[in-house]
Amino acid sequence: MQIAELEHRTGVNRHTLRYYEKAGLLQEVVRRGNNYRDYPEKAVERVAMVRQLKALGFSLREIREVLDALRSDSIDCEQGAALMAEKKAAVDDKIRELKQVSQMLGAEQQRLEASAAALREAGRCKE
Amino acid sequence: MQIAELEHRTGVNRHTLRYYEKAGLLQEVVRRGNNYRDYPEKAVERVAMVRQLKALGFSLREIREVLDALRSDSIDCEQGAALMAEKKAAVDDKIRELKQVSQMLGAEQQRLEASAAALREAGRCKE
DNA sequence: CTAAAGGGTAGAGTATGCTCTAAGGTCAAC
DNA sequence: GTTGACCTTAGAGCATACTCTACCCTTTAG
Repeated sequence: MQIAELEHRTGVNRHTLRYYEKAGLLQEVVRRGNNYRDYPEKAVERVAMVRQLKALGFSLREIREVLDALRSDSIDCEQGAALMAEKKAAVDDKIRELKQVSQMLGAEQQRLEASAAALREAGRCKE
Repeated sequence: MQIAELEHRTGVNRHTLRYYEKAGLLQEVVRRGNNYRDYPEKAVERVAMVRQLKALGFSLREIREVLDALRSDSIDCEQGAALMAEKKAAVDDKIRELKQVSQMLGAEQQRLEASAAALREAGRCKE
């Protein structure tokens, strides 16, 4: 497919798609005779994955490392497995920390709700 | 305490500390007669929190919103509670997505480990 | 054949979040 | 009173990740 279709199907700006390609995130792009890019179906999924990982706080560099290992045709298996383990550990750490933040936010929410209820007729917050 | 001590105790560059203050992340800083900043003990904890949230993928803008609500002396209680609920929901979404990523990485790790084991004497990966 | 739509590259511009430099004021010790 | 270690501000510089502009080529429809 051409870049306009990939842009439309992923919602990602064509300039950004070319930028991702330069950054090594989309390696399966071929050129046709007219020098136009020709993306395979898989590219839609791959771009979606890049965007998801990005939203979760990974840098493009980290995303490329993971994608490279997932392709796993140039890298050594044990090395790839180790990288996956390392990235998984980082993700699991992040999950643990986020759970703490979630708990903290929940507690704060309840505190504020209690204050709000207690002051429902008194007026403003600030006990 | 002076900026050097806060810098030392948090490990955060003094330029960054001043940058955070300008960005509204440290509002409890007072000035002494000589115009030097005077940070309260609490600042150490607050800076740590900023760094933690940052590492988890929050922008400084988002962090400020949460910290502002936590201070909760200018904001309405119900409004604050709603903001907390909203941020908590976002964090919980992030946790769910990260769990999926963790699972995916774990599966890939196992696949690569299996390949590595199968080929322990055959030589390189790439079945 | 030509106009419009789509593609290509190079490179400039923007936002965020630092990080550092320059120029200068303050303070404690000698 | 001067040295050196501290502090101040303003603003430059840098990395990342886009986002857009300028300019030119290709394809398709009339």
